[in-house]
Amino acid sequence: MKLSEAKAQFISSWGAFGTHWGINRTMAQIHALLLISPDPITQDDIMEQLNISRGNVNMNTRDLVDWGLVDRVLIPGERKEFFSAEKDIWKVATQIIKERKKRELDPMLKLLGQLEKIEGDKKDKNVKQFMDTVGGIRKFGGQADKMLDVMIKADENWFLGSVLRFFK
Amino acid sequence: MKLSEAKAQFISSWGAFGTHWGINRTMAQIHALLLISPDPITQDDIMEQLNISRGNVNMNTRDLVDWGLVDRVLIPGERKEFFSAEKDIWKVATQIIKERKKRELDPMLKLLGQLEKIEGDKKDKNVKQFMDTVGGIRKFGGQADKMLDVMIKADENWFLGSVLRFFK
DNA sequence: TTATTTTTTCAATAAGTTTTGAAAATTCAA
DNA sequence: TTGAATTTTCAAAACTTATTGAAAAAATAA
Repeated sequence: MKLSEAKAQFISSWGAFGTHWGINRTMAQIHALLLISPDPITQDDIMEQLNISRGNVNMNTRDLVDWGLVDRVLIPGERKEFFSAEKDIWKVATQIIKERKKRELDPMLKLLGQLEKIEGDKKDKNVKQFMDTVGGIRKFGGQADKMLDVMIKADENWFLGSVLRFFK
Repeated sequence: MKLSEAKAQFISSWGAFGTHWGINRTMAQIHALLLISPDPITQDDIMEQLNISRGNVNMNTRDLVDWGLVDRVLIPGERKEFFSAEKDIWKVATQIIKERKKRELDPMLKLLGQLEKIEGDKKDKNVKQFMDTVGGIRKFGGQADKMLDVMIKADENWFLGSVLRFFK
């Protein structure tokens, strides 16, 4: 397989993969392109390589920067702005976990805490099931939350060394 | 807060939450409704409580059954089919992990393995960056894959006891 | 069997999301 | 300053996905 073919496949699959993870196809494709680009590239490079409009590139690179996955890079003597992705996949993963935890898990846990404060007869099986379900999810979510916090703070070697070895 | 209000909030939030996890809103809402229903309920119950069409309920309950999150239950003397959700949140989580691993992670790892077999000069920085990126993702994905396998096989007490304690 | 209830399917439509492209805003060299 | 290069914005259009509802199929009782 040639590099050009492999590149195209990687970009396309990473895009499809992204859609399962709450990231839109184009954003994931731009991310993929940046991950395999040895040097920073411009909006025009991205437009050309992925055949997408300027507006689209602009919006999605902005989102990638917001997610902390991509940096704007200034190259001395160049008028245009360049973009470059974090290449260390461990850092990419922890950054995604951090953002999703903040955007999704934390608000959900907060809501569940409120929902547990319902008034009602605990002998009513509807009330009981509701409280058991919400309580169970909150407890589980709380554990996951703690685990992710430690993971985010950990560095790759410590994590892979100590924890993954635990999983044989 | 009254039960009816809390129920409505729970269903609506679980639906919104689901959309971030590759599950469509309605499917997640039906799942939420089943999670808080102490007894099995019918298609008509779901239609009425969520205000959605029969076809929609039918398709989404089928998907929930395919995901292994919901069971069809036959109640003696009843003509209609009833549905009931697995209530143990640990089982729900491992079931989702299992399915998503099968549907997403495994095919991705397979593809990455193929992409590493590209022909080309490793001194070319484009080739080098491509191989480093793909190799790095594959290695990381492989570790995650192993970890998830162990988690799927583990039972809750073992997992929470041994692993989460590790995370202080 | 036939009639009735229940479930499933799927084409049409609605709703939601992404993309475009041109205009406006910004940046920067001269 | 001015004007060319570059980036940003956003309404309209294109595309994608979800939902409806009525007809067909399947299941069951009589």
